[in-house]
Amino acid sequence: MKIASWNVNSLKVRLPQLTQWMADAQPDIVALQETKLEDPKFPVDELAAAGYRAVYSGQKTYNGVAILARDGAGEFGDVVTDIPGLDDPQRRILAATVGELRIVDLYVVNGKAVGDEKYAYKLDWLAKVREFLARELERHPNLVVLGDFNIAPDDRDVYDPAAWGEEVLCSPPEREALLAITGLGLADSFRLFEQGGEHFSWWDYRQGAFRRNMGLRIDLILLADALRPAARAAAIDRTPRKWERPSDHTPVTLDLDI
DNA sequence: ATGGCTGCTTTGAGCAGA
Repeated sequence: MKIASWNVNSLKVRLPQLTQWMADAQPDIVALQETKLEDPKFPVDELAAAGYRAVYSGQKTYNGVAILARDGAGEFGDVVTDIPGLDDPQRRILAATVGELRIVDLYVVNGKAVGDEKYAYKLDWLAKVREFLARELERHPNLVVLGDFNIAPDDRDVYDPAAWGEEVLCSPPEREALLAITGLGLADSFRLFEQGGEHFSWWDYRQGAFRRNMGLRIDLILLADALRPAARAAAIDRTPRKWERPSDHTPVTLDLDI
């Protein structure tokens, strides 16, 4: 079973790249972020033609999340788009059961800058999500939490830690909020396999950042303790970032022996 | 310090992203 997460930065623009990548990489489950599509405009038919079913929670212009499951990966169940204590019009959360797995897709708030009101919203959002995930884990031990976390877990995940310092995406309160989530028993699966730096999932569109590998690792797949023995490989697939008109993020994947 | 790309928007210059 191969699980993937990709911030596509507009599914309307990136649909051909998504279907191409799925044909090449053959993932069983794909979590998408920044679809930027209202639900009636979600490309259900095109994805069905590619062999995937979908659940989605979108809005116009901003945000938007979706979970795709290959035909045969299991039925969708218990879909959640809103969590207790978070009355939020922004479509950033989508949870669904797929076969034996519980999947939670997150598009974490960017936060703009430390001290900005959006930064306060980010920290509050993360605290509410942590409470939600704690309850999810009680009911669903086979939990996978994945998405665009908009937090670089530590300095290995930053191309120039000195330059980034304690700016947004790297600030101690954000990293502590992420640790509070992983501390529930949700491992950053990439680090089960790779300890080094220079592995990034996002690169700025400007200044040739991708070519120079000036990026951040902010797209994560967190794996519950119960699934850890099944983890076989984690990877960041840089191929789509090399294509014409790419998303600024590239897909991250996890192979599970289930 | 600024803007640098890209996608989006009651089509346009401005916002948001990270």
